[in-house]
Amino acid sequence: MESSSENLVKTLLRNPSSIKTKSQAKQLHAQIVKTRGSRSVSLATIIIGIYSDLNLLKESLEVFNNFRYVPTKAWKYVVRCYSCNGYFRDSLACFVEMRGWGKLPGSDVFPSVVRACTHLKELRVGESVHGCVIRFGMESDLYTANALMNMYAKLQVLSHDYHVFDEIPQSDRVYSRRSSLTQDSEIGILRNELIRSEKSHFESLSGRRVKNATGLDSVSKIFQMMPDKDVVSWNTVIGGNVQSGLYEEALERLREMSNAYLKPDCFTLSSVLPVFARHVDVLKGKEIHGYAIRHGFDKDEYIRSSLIDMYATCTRVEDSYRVFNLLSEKDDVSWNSIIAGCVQNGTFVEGLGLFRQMLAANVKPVEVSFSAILPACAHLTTLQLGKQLHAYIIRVGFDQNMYIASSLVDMYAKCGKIMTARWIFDRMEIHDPVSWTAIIMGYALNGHAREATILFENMQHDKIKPNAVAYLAILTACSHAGLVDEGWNYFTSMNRYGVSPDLEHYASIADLLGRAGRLTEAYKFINDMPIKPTGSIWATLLSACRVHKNVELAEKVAKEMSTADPGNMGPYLLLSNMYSAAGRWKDASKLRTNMKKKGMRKPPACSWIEVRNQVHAFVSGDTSHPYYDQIHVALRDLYERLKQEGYVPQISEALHDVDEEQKSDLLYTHSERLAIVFGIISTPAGTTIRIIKNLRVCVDCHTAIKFISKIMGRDIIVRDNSRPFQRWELFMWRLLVMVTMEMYP
DNA sequence: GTAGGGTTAG
Repeated sequence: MESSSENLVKTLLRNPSSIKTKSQAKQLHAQIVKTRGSRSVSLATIIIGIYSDLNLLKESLEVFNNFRYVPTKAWKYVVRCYSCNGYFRDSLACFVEMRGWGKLPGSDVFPSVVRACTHLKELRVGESVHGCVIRFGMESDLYTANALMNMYAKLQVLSHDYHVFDEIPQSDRVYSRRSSLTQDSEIGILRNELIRSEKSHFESLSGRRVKNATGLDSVSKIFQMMPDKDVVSWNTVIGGNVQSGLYEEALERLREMSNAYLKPDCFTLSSVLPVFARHVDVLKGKEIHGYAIRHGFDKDEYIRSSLIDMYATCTRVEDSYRVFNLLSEKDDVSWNSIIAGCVQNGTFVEGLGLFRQMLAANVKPVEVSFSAILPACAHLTTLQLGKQLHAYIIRVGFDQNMYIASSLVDMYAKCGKIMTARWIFDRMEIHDPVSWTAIIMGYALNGHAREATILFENMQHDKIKPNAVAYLAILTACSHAGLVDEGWNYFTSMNRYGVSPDLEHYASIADLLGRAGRLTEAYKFINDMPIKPTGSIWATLLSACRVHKNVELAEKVAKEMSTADPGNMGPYLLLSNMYSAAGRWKDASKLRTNMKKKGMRKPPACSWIEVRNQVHAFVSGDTSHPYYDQIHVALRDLYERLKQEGYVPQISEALHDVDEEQKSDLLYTHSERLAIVFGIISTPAGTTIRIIKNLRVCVDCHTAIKFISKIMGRDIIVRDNSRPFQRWELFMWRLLVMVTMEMYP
């Protein structure tokens, strides 16, 4: 017995890789200690190698700590094991200590050390390690070079993105949010030690500091110098290009890769799929999908979520759904992909439904889930749901996430809660162009142009250059407040900042001039634009003509508009309204007959209201709502009280040439009134009523709502397609009340 | 040693 087990031990020691499990490793270790004691350095080194290969950190460290004099191999095993177990700081510390003992590192330890630097986002330490790699002639090692490319691809892109913090020392930058100060100073010491010992070698050997390189220079340089490249090398360089937005380069590398007779794998495909998504090239995307199916990669969860995203970005949400529904196991990423796909394509209610399904499926929402779903609350003005999400976000500590904070600012602003939006904005640690734009646009939409211009200036003091969207926000602010000169100045200053105005900026200026009643100027401006005017830009001017009752110009503009956009009946509707308002009934009816001949029909007016986490839709004259009878009774009562208060229906803008009685009947079946009355009868007294409507609120509804607000003592906010916010307000803004989230028990 | 999902756009 004794000798046979001794033989086995000998066999195993000659061939340590045959040990496959923890218990086998421990048995062997115990047998050796029993028969030969624990003195032998060479045996201990073999054992630590076995433990480290099995990723057993605790066991490796037990052996490691018993060495009086640690052999080089043992150092390497422990550095690697720390890194593999996610203890990146310890891995680096161990590496520094190993170097301090004069031990020579090799291709067996560099990949783990570089990986540690990548995870710790320590570019400068990584550069020093790179210096060390060059010093020991390891730069042509496949695994080491792959790891280095990965590090530069990830960290150099990062340091470009966050140029805002350039003055802040790097240690603060990387760790300020996540780690304690002690860890910072530890890594600082580590970094200094490494940099002191390796920097000069690195600089002299590589000829220049990699830090000064731009974009993917370092990655390409390493890639070109590699004597052997495998699929991972190609994937890393392709992925790096994609992440830096260099899509053409990524595709070129993909072609080169096939020329080198290397077949794309799961990693390659999920890296290049976003390229076709960004290019909105669904045909190429489908080719990749087909390739994935042929090679059996379509079972891969990374590929699937990339496919969901690709189809959604190409506005093919149905195809996203198809891929999503085929998933047997749906993880948070696939849920987030489909939710984001819906929201980005404007199907907000579906997005919310999927979000609820995700929770019901016990998939925990992560940061991305919230930044994906919050825009849906913003667009639907579902403030209650938005607040519940916000409460949850605060509870789990996601509130300092840039994406989430910006979406919250936008959501509160779109729900008319501009003070809350500001409160969140002011409490953000850092502001980026998006968060600035969200708050500026928030003030613009809520009609506070002055505050918007102040913030626009503050943004520039914060060294953030306004981009096209920021300009759109400030132009919107000016046009809503009638600040013609200011708006014009902002518009002309765009080129100074290297932002070339696009159609939306021109539209904003046309709107600005039109609202201010400078109609002829606006007409000339649109005609002189360097971009071909679209139907929608003419529509802006046309509605200005209506407001300023200029029928002659309106006729001209309507003509231009129907040439630019023949299918659109907007110009006909507006013009016919204007004829009616001017009492030119014949012209109005002629126009309407023309429309009918062309087969044009007005889209149904629709209003939405959120009550107890449910969105209720009302179509003009619609009787299908389950509470329609109650709504109708309440509407009649309300109508009586409105009349007592002095409300007189203003029917001059009504579309139909019918008698007065019929007109007022038509008017009080308008969808927004149905929604408002439903809101009144189904919410407690004093609750703010928030409505969204797909068409413009008519003048009579505007007046009626003012009366309703007064009689019922309610704030009423209506967002329609011409002015996002019109409010009939009785109370001051209330402070944000945190609502406990019903959906998260 | 490699890969997927997120914020602003009257």
